[in-house]
Amino acid sequence: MNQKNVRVRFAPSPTGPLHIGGVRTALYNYLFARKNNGTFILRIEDTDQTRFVAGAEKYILDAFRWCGISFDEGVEKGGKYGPYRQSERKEIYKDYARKLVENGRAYYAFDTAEELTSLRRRYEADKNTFVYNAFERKRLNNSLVLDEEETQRRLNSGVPYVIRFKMPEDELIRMEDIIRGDVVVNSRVLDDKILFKSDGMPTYHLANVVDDHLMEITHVIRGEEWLPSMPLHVLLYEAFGWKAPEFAHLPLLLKPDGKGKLSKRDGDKMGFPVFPLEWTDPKTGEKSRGYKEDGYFPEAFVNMLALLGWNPGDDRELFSLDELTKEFSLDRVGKSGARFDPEKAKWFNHQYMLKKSNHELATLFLPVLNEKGIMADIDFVEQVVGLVKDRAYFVRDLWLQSDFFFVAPDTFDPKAVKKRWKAESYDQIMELKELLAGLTDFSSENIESVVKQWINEKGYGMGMVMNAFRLVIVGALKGPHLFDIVALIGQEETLRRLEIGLHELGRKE
RNA sequence: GGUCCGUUCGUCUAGCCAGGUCAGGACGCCAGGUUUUCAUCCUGGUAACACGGGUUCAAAUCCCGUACGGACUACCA
Repeated sequence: MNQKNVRVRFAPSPTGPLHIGGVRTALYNYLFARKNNGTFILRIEDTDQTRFVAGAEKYILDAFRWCGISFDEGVEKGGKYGPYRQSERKEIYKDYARKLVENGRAYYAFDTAEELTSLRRRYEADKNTFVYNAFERKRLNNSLVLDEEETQRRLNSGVPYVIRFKMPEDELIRMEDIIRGDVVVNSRVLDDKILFKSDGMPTYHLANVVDDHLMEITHVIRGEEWLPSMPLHVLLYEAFGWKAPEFAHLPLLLKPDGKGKLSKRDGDKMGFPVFPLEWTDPKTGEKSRGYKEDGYFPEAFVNMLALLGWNPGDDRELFSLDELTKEFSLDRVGKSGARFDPEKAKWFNHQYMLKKSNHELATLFLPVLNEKGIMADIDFVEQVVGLVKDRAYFVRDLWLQSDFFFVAPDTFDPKAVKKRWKAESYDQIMELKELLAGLTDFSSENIESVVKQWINEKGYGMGMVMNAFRLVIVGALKGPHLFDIVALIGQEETLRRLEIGLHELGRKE
């Protein structure tokens, strides 16, 4: 069926940490590649030397490792289409840019950045916009107006120059986007984009087209912010005489307040992380939260992200990466931007919490306990986790739900005391203590039947006794099945807590 | 300003391409139930086709316009 081996790439710029929008783009590329038995490539687009940020590339690699997204080719991994870092492919681009000059589709321009800036300012003052296009280029400083000799002289003299694409004056560009369908733009409204910068580096436009062609990319799946560049890219393929890949422009991830696309700078101010991993800015030292550090499971993070813009067409919402791989299709990617809901993200994490085995959860919980100075046996922790995991959203919540398993309460919730420690409570708990002291079978089931029988025989109020009992054991009116708690902490500890409780709470008149 | 893209419950969305269902699900929220407590859980409820025209027996669905939102408009990606 597949005429050609699918090859897709994710091509981030190492200018800082990758935010969740970028992760989602990569995820969709990954899923598309896997679904079609294709190849997924990681290419680093570091053609802007001024924006290079130390550690960013490593961050990107680490983030994908955490997510479980793997590459077949690329930086770190290698492959026969390398190198995969554009700065290491520098030499390639100039020749291609020159080819376009030779075939008349591009030209040299000698205007300085300062000249252009002041030109723009002048236009702006007259409420106009300066555009370096077919109408303006005739009166600017480039090889289209200079004669060949002068152009050659300047080139040889070493003055800075750029290479610009010669945008057709008036041509209808018809394009097809997998997600959006037909898109038509007139070249008249486009400008002569710089392809090759005066610093010897290509711009994104040139580099991405050349590399996608050289790396035999079949599908370009990227964010919607690139949609306005699609005509230029399509024209570039045509100018080179190359077959263009198919394009799919993904809807944007929006800020939760509904204003604009999510950006790196939104940081923590929204109250949730925008990055997969924590990031410390190497210049300012400023820290940004990450999903990992906030306690999200990578499976939950990926699942949540996948559903932001894609859906399986039915009611299912929980998908492992493998399941997503089987189900994913670009046909089912929506067109409109998605704002994501931190509440739903929590819910996803809770779902994965429930799926985890007690052993796995206990292993994750143990370090949290150690931090609190608690050394507990893994078997014991597993049992505790089994009792409380359905009330937790994150591993760290486990502590709040289970602290009383590890340490006896040192205070008793005053509101609960007022409500549940009544005049008869002291004597009843005293009696209960004697009862429990006499038990040889301290299993949850046995304690429950013995205690309930005793309550019934004495004609005590079930709620009266049980709430007082819970108050003394837990310190508050919370927690799982009380008989499970006492069975787990054991007879000795239970009696000790009853003793302490009686002493602390005393007889109420 | 210009170009392009978009618009179904508060949020994520199904339904649209191949017009005909009380417009479905999930999160949240509210209520009830289960429970000795809290939470979970279960049941129920709340709530949407941006607006205006047109085509048609029939429009969320097709067409046009308007409004609103967004992206882009660098020798950044």
